[in-house]
Amino acid sequence: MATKRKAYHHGDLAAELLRVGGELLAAEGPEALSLRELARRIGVSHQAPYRHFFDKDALLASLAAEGFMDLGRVVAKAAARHPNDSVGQLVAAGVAYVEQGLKQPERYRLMFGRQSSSPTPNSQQLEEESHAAFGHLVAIIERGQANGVFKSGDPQELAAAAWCQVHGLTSLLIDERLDEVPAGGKARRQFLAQMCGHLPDGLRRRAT
Amino acid sequence: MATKRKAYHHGDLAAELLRVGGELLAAEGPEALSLRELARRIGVSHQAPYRHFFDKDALLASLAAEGFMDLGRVVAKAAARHPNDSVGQLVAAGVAYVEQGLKQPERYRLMFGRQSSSPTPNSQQLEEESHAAFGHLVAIIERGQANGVFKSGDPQELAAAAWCQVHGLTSLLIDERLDEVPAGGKARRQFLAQMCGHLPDGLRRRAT
DNA sequence: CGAGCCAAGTGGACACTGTCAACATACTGA
DNA sequence: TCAGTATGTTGACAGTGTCCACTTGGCTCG
Repeated sequence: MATKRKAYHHGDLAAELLRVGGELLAAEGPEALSLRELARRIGVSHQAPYRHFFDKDALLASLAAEGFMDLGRVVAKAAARHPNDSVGQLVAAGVAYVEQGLKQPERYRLMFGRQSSSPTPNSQQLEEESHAAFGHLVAIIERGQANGVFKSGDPQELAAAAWCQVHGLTSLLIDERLDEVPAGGKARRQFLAQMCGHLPDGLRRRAT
Repeated sequence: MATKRKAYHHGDLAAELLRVGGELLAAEGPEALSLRELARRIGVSHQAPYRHFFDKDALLASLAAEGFMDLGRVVAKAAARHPNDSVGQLVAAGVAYVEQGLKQPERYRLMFGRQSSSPTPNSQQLEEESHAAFGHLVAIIERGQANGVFKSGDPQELAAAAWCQVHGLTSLLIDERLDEVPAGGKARRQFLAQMCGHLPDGLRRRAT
């Protein structure tokens, strides 16, 4: 996708760079990912990647865009499992979001790390994927407002608030900033559901 | 603080490193901050910093710890302006948190970036400052629970939920991931208050 | 079918980085 | 006064991203 045609000398190096780059990213983190090491692993010269990506930043932007695609897919699928239940959709989407982030922590870090200053085609692709993923969230809010479940207001802003909640949770969990988090699969999911539920439920005590 | 005594050759290089390091951090970001450039600006050799910090990571950890100190101070001061109003405290603390983060975006990025793998005295100091800042938040929640304003539950967990909200908001604003954010001082503060209010107010429509 | 063009890949160089090692200096306390 | 030690310096090394000139190979078109 990053470039065109089929296969010349190597056979779609661009795809290979993204594949092995993803592995290296997961293993070492964005900071430690080196273009030369990447080229070495694939078995090409240290300059070959520059035929397919303008920059190191451009490659990283493409890897980040992949992450946003996955994130959007996972969130949409989770929300689809709760038809006619806007709160359930929002919580399920939140839990799925966090779990996806925790499944690929280094990629998530990359996705929300520094943006490359000069815009390349790859960074533009990143922006598009990011906005698309956010769109799923807005859609959930809008449906909930139409059903009278969520309070009125700019759906973009309410969606932004929800995003802040799950993004904050994801980042803090990845950076191990939150103590006393259950490790196991089921207990953790319950914990995540509770954390994601605080926003729609409200922190304030309601009149009983 | 990082080392001891008064002044030898240079005159408290450790403090100077943190000072100029802070400037360089604000100007260039954590990734671009280079030890050699730092030493060059101060006018010492490229090895001098190693007499005061074990590592580059150790210096960065100290800079991050400073950030957590500032953050804790600002949050506590903001909360103190709203006695006998737990919701007001929480919102004010949140707004102050975000504004402080936006005032020093690069430092905030550093504070929540990758942790250095091997623990140094400086990274331990970072952890302590971070926990202290979080403590202010827990205290607000606990007072609110005692007053019957907040629902019952583990105050640590409720505080964590609030932290997720404001941390997510801060990160997304710093990375310019949220559109349509008012720029001006007063309008922005109002926007922040609204965003920070969604958690205590709840997203769900209440029975009127 | 063959010539030529251009995408794809190579190897060398440069400036820069963090850090190790050996050395020089200046302050301190006995 | 003098040794010890905290502080600072110089040189080196491996590693990085990227510029540059070069080669290679497959496709296109006359």
